[in-house]
Amino acid sequence: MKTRRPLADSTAVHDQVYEAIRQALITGRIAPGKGVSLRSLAAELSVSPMPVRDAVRRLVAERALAINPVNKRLSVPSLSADRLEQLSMARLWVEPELAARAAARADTGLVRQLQAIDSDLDEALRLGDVDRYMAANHAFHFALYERAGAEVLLAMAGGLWLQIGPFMRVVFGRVGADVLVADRHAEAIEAIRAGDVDGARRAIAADLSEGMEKMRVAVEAAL
Amino acid sequence: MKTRRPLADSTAVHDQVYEAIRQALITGRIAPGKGVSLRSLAAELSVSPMPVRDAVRRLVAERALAINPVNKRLSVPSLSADRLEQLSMARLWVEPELAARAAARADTGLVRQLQAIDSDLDEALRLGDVDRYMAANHAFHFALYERAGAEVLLAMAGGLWLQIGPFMRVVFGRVGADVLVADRHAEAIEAIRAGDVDGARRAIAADLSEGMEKMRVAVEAAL
DNA sequence: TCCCAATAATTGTGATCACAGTTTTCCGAG
DNA sequence: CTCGGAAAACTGTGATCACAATTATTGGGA
Repeated sequence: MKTRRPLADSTAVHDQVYEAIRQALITGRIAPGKGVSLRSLAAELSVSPMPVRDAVRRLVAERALAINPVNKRLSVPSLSADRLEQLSMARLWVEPELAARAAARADTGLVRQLQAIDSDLDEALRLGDVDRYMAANHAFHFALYERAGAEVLLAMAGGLWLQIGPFMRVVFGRVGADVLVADRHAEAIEAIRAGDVDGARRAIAADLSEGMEKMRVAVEAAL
Repeated sequence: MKTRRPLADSTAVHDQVYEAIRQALITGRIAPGKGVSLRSLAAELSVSPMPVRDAVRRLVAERALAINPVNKRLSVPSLSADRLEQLSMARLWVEPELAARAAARADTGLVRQLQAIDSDLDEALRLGDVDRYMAANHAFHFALYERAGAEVLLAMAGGLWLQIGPFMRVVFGRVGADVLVADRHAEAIEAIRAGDVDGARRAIAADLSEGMEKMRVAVEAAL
């Protein structure tokens, strides 16, 4: 296919490829431990290997993909209890911090936005729609975090979510989405509405802590 | 130049390019805010644009290089007090944690290694050799952190150092290396030798805290 | 001296090919 | 049926070219 992209203001192909692989990783469409290749990904996405190469470099740098140091082949990082523990600790530091900063800068618009996302999340949960639940959960957290105005920390959080993505799918695959009903989102929203910075921090910390604990149990059972 | 790389066990060209640019960034040979280009970097390093492209993708993902979202041009991220504050907070969480974990797994070999690096560091300081000091300082911290056996956290720390690199050069450029004489390395070594995990955490936290405060002052003065 | 248009140089992006190393496939000997 | 080795397919890497877009330069009219 020799079609050329005519304009530059449109998002570059390698960015679309990045997003496609990222989603496939998070939603578990590419299983952890599985090997992938530039050309196979390119064929699957109907693009040339070139933009895939760019996207993959980025994902490797973000540790969402691993590269075998000896034969240089690509694979999805395997899940390990050790990795999960480190990712949990890191999330448990960064994300409550982002939540606290966001709470300090929140307004009624943010509160309404979070409420809307959370009700969408509840509906997805009620319907048992795992994909929609995961999307809504991601949307909730990052709508909040973005308000913190902390670019560096936000990027760290994004990288951690990307690495944790495959773990989440394992949990859902094992126990189903219904186990995750109990979240602390309402608690967080209430704290944000009240301008309670430290309450928002605690609510998000509790939300994460409980979620990660479920993952820990699921992973331990899976290994 | 059409010379082909004959072997695959040797490090790939794009890795060498990555390391070269990384070093140039950390040591401040490429000034913050300055624009760079694939072809100029390639010419400077006497390689084709291709491996540079790979290395740059990686550096952008690690936020050691920035990419203008409108004209897609590359530049070195500018220093800002806000960015420094976030990087400081992140380092102040990750690195003491790594130090603590390393202290729990330390042996006499590590202690000797750290002592050797630290005496090299002191000599560099005495000679006023900034490059050597920075290399030794990096070596000290990461010789310690690697012992933690925490790959995820170690990678986070590495990324943070890369982002903080340009800031360090500003400090040295302004005040000279002699200001940084007072570090907490001896304190940290002693804690590690004694198996005092929390002491190691505190020593590294103090070391970082003092260093970052100096950077903060320097950056504030520079802006 | 100043300013604006036209040209030239430079930029990131994508496609395609070449190459060497590794992995898989496959077929025939035992 | 099993095993081993040769051939084929596939892998990441690097070079080179094309293209559209942006930036720099230059020249001439006011």
